[in-house]
This record gives sequence, C-alpha cells and structure tokens, in this order.
Amino acid sequence: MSAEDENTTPTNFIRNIIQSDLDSGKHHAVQTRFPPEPNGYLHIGHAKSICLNFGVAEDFRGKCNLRFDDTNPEKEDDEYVNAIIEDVRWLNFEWDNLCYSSDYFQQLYDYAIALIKQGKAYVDSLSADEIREYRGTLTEAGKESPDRNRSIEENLDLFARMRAGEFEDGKYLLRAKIDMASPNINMRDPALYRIKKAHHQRTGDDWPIYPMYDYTHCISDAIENITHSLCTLEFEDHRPLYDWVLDQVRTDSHPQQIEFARLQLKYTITSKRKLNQLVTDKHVSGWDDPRMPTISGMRRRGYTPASVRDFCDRIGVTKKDSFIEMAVLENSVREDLNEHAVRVMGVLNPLKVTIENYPEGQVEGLTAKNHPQKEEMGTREISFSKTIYIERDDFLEDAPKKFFRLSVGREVRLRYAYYITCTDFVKDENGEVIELICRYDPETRGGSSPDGRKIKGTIHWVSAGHAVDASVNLYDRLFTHPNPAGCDDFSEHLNPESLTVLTRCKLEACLAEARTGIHYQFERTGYFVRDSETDSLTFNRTVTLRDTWAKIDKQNQ
RNA sequence: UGGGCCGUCGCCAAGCGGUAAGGCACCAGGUUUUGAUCCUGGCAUGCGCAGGUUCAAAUCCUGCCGGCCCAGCCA
Repeated sequence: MSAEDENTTPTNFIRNIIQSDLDSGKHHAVQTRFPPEPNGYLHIGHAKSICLNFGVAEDFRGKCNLRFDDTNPEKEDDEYVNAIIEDVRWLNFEWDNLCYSSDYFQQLYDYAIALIKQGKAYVDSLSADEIREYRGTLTEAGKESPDRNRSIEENLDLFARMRAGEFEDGKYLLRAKIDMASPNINMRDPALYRIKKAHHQRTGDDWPIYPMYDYTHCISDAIENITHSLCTLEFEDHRPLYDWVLDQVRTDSHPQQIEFARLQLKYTITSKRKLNQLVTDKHVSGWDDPRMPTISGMRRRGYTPASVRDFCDRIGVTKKDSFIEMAVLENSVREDLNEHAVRVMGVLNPLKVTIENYPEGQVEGLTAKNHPQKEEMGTREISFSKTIYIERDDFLEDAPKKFFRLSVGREVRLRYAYYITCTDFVKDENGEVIELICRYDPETRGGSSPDGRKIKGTIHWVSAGHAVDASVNLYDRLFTHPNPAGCDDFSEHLNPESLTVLTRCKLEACLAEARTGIHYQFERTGYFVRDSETDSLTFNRTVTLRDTWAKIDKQNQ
C-alpha cells in the first residue's frame, strides 16, 4: 500500500484477520455473504454491513453472496426481498450467488436427523413457559428437561412426525443437547426446530417445521463455503453455538464468525422494528420517506451510492459501541454532490423585484456555468427581465454591517447578470415586504464592472416571466434527541419540523424537465433531486450547503 | 453478585514495546461572480484509573472503575 492509498483504503481488524488468513494459506480465496432477513427494508446500518462484506470480497478478489435468511415465514415477505435486492444493486455491489436459507431446508432437516442419531439433539414436549423456567437465570444454572434422555428411536419418530405435520404449533421442539448449566445461556440446550404451520413465501406449505437462526446460519455459511462470517456484536455469545453445531455436523468447511459493532447514528434510529413502527403509525409516509435512514429513503432524498459507500469507509469497523455524528454522513453526501451536481438557480421563498430602469418588455439571455470549477460540464442560457424573484432572506430592512445582501442603498451582484441597488420597497397591509424596487447598472452585464469596484454579495435570482413553479420539500433530522432509541418512547422525540413543504417556489426554466436521479445544486441553498413519487414538479432537498453565515447569524443572536 | 465484549481529542479511528496517523467537527487566515468549493495553519506531553515489568509502555502484567450484550419455540 502506498502512502497515497492510506486514506482511501480502509483498514480494520477484520481485514487484518483476512489478510493473515490469506498470508498463512489458511484460505486461498475469500468468500463472504450478506444475510438479511426479509422482514423489513434495509437501512444505513445494513449499508455498513453490505459495504464490509461486499467491500472485503471486492478488495481481496473474493466473492460475496446475497443470502436471504428466511426461516421465520410469519414475519417475512416477498415485498422485502425485492426491496433488498434493489437496494444492494443501487449501492452498486454485485453478488456471486443469490441464495435463500430456505434453499437448504432439506439439508438442514437431514443434518438434524444425523444430530439426533448422534444423541446430540432431542424432541422436547415442554411448553414455551416451562422451557423458560427450566432455562435458569443469568446467575443460576438451568434444569434438564424430563425429555432430555428420550431414546434416539423415539426422538427420530417424533421428529419425523413433527415434519409430517402431525402436531400443533408449540407441541414439540427439537433441542440441541449441550449443557443446561453453561454460563452461556445460548448453550443451555437451544431450540433447533419449532413447529410452525405457516405458509412460507418460497416453500409454500411444504414445511410445518422451521429451523432456528443459530442452527440455520452456521450450516448455511458452511454449505456456501463462506470463509469469514461477519455479523454484529450481539451474536458474540452465539459463536460457541455456531461452532458447536458445525463441529457436530459433517460439513466441508467451518467458517469463522467475526463480530463487529453495528452502526448507530445520532438523531435517528436503526432498528427495523422501530422503523416499521414509524411507517405503521404514519409518522412518515413510508419506508422510502426521505427522512427515513433506510436505503430507499436516502435514495429518494437524493443521497448517492458513492456517498453512502464513502460514509461507510470513513466510519470504520471495530468492536466498540459508537455513535456517529450526522455531520459525517452529510460531509460524504456534500463531497460527492459538490463534485457532480449541476448548478442551477432556484428561489425557495420568492420576493418580487422590479428593476425600475430596465426596459419594459425586454428579455436578454445570459450565460451561466453548470459547475464553477468544471468547464467540461458546460454552460446554459438563462433569461433576464425587468421583473425577477430573489430569496426573501436576501433582503433585510435593517441590515447589519456584515450582511452582504440587499437593503435600501446597498448593491449586490445578481449571479451571472447585473449589479443592482435597492432604492425602495413595498409593504402590504400586514407590514410584510412584498416587493423591492431596484436599479441596475447596465455596465455590469455578466456580473463584473468596468471600474472594477468590489461587490461583496452575490445572490441568486430567477426571471419572473420565465420561472417554473415547483414544490420543494425541506428535510431536517427526524428526531430532536440524539439517541431516540434509548428513550422510553422514541416517538415522543420526533422532530415536528422534520419536513417543511414549500409551494410556488420559482425555479430556473430548465428545471421543468428535471428527471429523477439527476442531482442539482440550487446555488446558495443546497442540493436537490426531483421526487420520484410525485407527478407534479416537486424537489427534495438532499442536504443544505455549508452555511457560514447562518452560523455567524446564530452566534450573534 | 453468571458469561461474553469494549474503553486512544467533542464524534469516529490508526497504532500490536521505540517515544500519539487520518477523517468529521471546531478555530484562525487566504482565494472566490455560490457567505459554497478550494487552499494554508491550529487543535491529545496524552491513550478509563492506579500500580508493576522494561533503557523504553497506548502497546506486556496485576488490580480497580465505567459502558454494552445475553434468560424468543425472533434474527
């Protein structure tokens, strides 16, 4: 690795382990997998796992599978598998094989029979409540079930009948025979199979019994010859069980489970259950509401795959619980958008300006750059006329000295157009300023003066007769609390101002044909994309520009 | 008071016995027809705390302190 690469190629303890496994010859190729359960939409936390698993495979020239962990049919749905596939594709990763745990139901079942034959698993008739009682507590050992020493023949018979659908849900359970006194509760004869007469999205009504996660995951990994099985910290206690199952079962490989800390982002939540609740309780419009930390929400909001991937590279991978600041994500988004977004002008809160000395009815075309630093992005023509709109915020009746914008007697530059000086303003009956009267300097066409006088402020504008009307959605953080998930009721901390809908915004004419997926910078206000779910002309603000003035203004107050 | 794991700058994060990378944030300047971008500089005598080993410790040892996870027939 060269010195230049040090900042761009992430290094972390997992990559170090993989590198040494490759160096030592333990493995000759890397095989990972991203194993979502299709019971909800993917969020930014999953993006971290996706970038890790696919990223590692990519960088070590290995492969990564996309595997749906679909062993709980009651909560899973095809809607979710399709959304997940779309999201992974959007992030621009390519999987080796697309698999489902349900593909292995028969093998899993066969392995279970083998386990029973080895005397390592038994059918228990204890009820769920009894099992909980028998399990013991964190500080006390559990008790062995009366069925623990059922004969192998009887276990085989019972398990076969479970599979045949002879029993009602909950009547029997297949358990591993490990150690009821283990200090690790996961090892106290964990459940392997439960009876659940539920219809499965893929296997239909073939199975009245479904395997549990601990049993399924490790075997699925082994079947796919996964070399490094990366998962989050809460599964650390499950690793002994992961290894136990693979030690009992005859598989060709024994993947290594490695745990890392899940992503936590300040002022939002990354829990499928809670996100689901936001949708169900209508706090947001859906899983893809642009305020949601879901991948589909971020996509609709205008985040780019590159920015999400960059973010994941920056935050690192460790075993430490941490909370990432939103600013890191926003920085990644701004960095990518600054590079690629097309510059245009859009007035969000219009204030009419009449240029008194500009000829009535005259219209002239001015040339604007599509990107200030990138000539190759070209230019476009914009229309200028006697009546224009500027941003309300760009005029102040009583302006402080450092306010480089309009006020009576002050001169500013209209971007790419002329210098104008405010001479007067009009108020309505409520005392609200509704119009500005200005004079322009004909010598400053294009935005520079022959006398070279310095103009501190440049503001954006749009010609009244040429602008298109649009709605604009402004988004702010969804929660007012940095850790809503840690509160008793996270819904109490919803930010009432997370969405501001602006109507009749005045945008540059070219935006009438704006297409979803094209990123724009409305100069001086932020990055925007056309909303994908609305027919009328509606834009979503992806993120604001950095605003030093807002910061100064705030400090002065 | 069972087990597992974690503590390096406000937020992340390198570091793996040789004298504290980097990013975000923040602060101070410069350039600028976006108060944007960009550029320059500043920002841990210190690595949870206390002892010990060593010529040398964030790195090794011991003991504390603090935090997270586990008692679903969820994943």
